[in-house]
Amino acid sequence: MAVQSRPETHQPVAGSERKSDRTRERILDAAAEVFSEQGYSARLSDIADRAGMKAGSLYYHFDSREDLVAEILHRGIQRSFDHVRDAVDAMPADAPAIDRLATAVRAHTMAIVERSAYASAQARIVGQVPPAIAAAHQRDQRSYGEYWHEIFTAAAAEGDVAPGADLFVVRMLAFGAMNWIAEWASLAGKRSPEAIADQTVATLIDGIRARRG
Amino acid sequence: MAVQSRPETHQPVAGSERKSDRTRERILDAAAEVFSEQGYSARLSDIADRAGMKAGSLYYHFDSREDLVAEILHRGIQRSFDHVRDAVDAMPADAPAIDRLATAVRAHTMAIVERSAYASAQARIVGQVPPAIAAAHQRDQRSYGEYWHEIFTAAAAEGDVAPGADLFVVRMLAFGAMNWIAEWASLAGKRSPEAIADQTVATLIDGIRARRG
DNA sequence: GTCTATAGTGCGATAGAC
DNA sequence: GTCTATCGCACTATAGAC
Repeated sequence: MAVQSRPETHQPVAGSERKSDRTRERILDAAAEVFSEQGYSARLSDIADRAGMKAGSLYYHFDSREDLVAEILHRGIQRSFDHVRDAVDAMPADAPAIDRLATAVRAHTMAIVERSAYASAQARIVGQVPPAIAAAHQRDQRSYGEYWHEIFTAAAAEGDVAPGADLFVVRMLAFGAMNWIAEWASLAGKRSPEAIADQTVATLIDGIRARRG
Repeated sequence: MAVQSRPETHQPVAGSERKSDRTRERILDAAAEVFSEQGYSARLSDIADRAGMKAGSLYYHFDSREDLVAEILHRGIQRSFDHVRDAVDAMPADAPAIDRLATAVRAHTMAIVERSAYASAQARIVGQVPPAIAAAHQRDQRSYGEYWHEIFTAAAAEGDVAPGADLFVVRMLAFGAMNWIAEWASLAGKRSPEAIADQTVATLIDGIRARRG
């Protein structure tokens, strides 16, 4: 489970981390919140405010705004990945792949809507970052995409995916539907995260049309 | 059919438009292309280049970058609206609402993928514009959203929507899936616009899961 | 390690010649 | 109507005091 990611930790060193790095964590947490609320155009001064410091002080902990953004993206996809993988791994080993897919959709949606400001921020700004940052983020996106692709192909092999489906396009449609939630979730009124996740699973897996028989 | 929008025309005056406004149209066309390719962060100099002029010259035709963006958003949603409404209106009057919905999904997707740089630009940047522009865009979004909402409620009333569905959430999921295509369509390889639209209709209306019986 | 102050920069916007 | 030239601003990034 999630061997390549250790939430909140950069150093693979076990045990107590440096106290000076606590501040770095505080900044990252603040940045994740601000980016998830304001999108990529958020200013460093907004992030510094949220972290309880001045904008110039951020540069003791990060070399540039781009480095900070890159780390947010990395953590965001890792949070989603970890949450999805944990949920899928908790299923019975012989669960049908289409059920694993439904679980993955629910977990990814929950990560965005409720669990993680990093996941929400990643979903919201991944389409807005400049090419250099996007290129550096491709490794993470590819490994996460491959994880999803394997579930899709397994479900198709088990005969549970609509025949003739273009699995790449379907996956992109699903990510679009889920990631866009980061844009409108704040104005979804009284709807609970669970209700949104339930509806997302129902719509993507079984479609808008009523199933009969 | 599309009474409130006259593509390419601002003045409701009939007949020949001023020659001086041709340039304004050229700038808008250029801006739609540039925004659809680069997102909201595109520079005015990029737009001016595409239109064959210098950045400063744009200000003879527009008061500000925000005004230009607002017009792109307005035209983008109108192009989608017109295209969707024309396609739906071309159906038999007694067509089931769920079929009208499928037609609307196909038309909106085609507008983004192939028909209109304005529609593509609107889909791509609508989530990135600053609050002031977003607020001005809400009228357009609301009327387009209401059009869709009516189709959804009609389909539900006819018993063709999955029971218990939250139609607002479903609509937002559909828009997320469709609008996100503007981000990845350029790297979809050899897939035709029609193939992408077909898959979008199939996935949203009937879901990822194979239908049996 | 955080502050204040400021340098550097890129871009939107304006002025005036042509 | 479009150009060149430049202003002004906002924000990133740096320097040095504390």
